[in-house]
Amino acid sequence: MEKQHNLSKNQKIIFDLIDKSHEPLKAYSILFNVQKKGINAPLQVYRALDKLVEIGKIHKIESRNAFIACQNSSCQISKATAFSICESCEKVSEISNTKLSKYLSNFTDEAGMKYSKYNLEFFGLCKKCKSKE
Amino acid sequence: MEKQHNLSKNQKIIFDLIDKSHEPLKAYSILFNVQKKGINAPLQVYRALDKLVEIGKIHKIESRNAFIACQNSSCQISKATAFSICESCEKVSEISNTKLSKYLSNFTDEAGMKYSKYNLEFFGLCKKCKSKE
DNA sequence: TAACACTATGTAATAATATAACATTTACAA
DNA sequence: TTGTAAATGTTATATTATTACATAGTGTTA
Repeated sequence: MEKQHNLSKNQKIIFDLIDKSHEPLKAYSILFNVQKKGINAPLQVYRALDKLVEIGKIHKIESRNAFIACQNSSCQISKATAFSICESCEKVSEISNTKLSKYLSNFTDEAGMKYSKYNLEFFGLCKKCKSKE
Repeated sequence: MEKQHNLSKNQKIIFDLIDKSHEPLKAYSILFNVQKKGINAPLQVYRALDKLVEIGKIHKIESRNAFIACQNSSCQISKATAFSICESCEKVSEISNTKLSKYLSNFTDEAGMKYSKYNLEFFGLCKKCKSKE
């Protein structure tokens, strides 16, 4: 059984916003959207984001400085993440592919090191944008 | 034969600095270090960095907002990159592993899409830091 | 060479992203 | 009920990156 994380007030407000969004959200866009709920300062947003990332409820898309809700119930806390990013429309999807995650978790580098944590971002055109070319 | 990119003055200054460094450099740390060479403004640094990334002479470590020289002559322009990052000492190494790059280049997602570009960052402890635990 | 396009440079201002420091409050287990 | 960790609130500031505009160099080709 996964550990239950009871989100605090600010964490819940911010998670709900990200979870409802169909695109990655940036910190200051989140801030703008939650000001009516009493969250006024960047730090309040960043603190909630940090916690939500830590417990695996959201992921940061590093190349975009943006955050999306985890679409994969099994990656709570895992921090082994993979995404596809459309370079045209900026659509981002989380990839949950057992073979890929096994391959990467078992990958051993030249020095014989293994890494349980990783972040992989694929770039290309999504189906929709490809067909428009 | 690869296309020869003759670096411009600023590009060369900034590439040389990054290439000589044994750790990833951040843009403003680069700026500080090249001010004696007449590069005074952030934009001059960022423009050179953009170009150097574009032609594959350096890579951006997205999770660290820092730049390292390409350690792999074959990834000119390729933008299919993999790194290991030590979470303790912050040492970063570029991984050039043919099997890994083939695996990722051939990876097909649920929608049947392939991606020629990707960035993979592995996180863990380097050998040195692991032995100190 | 002149005209052109393209790349690079210089400079100032500002936007966007993220953290430091400090005071206070809440949740909850011992 | 008291101790402690987590969360909150607030102000200020640090860090990372881009916009806008003017100028200069490089290479091509008419």
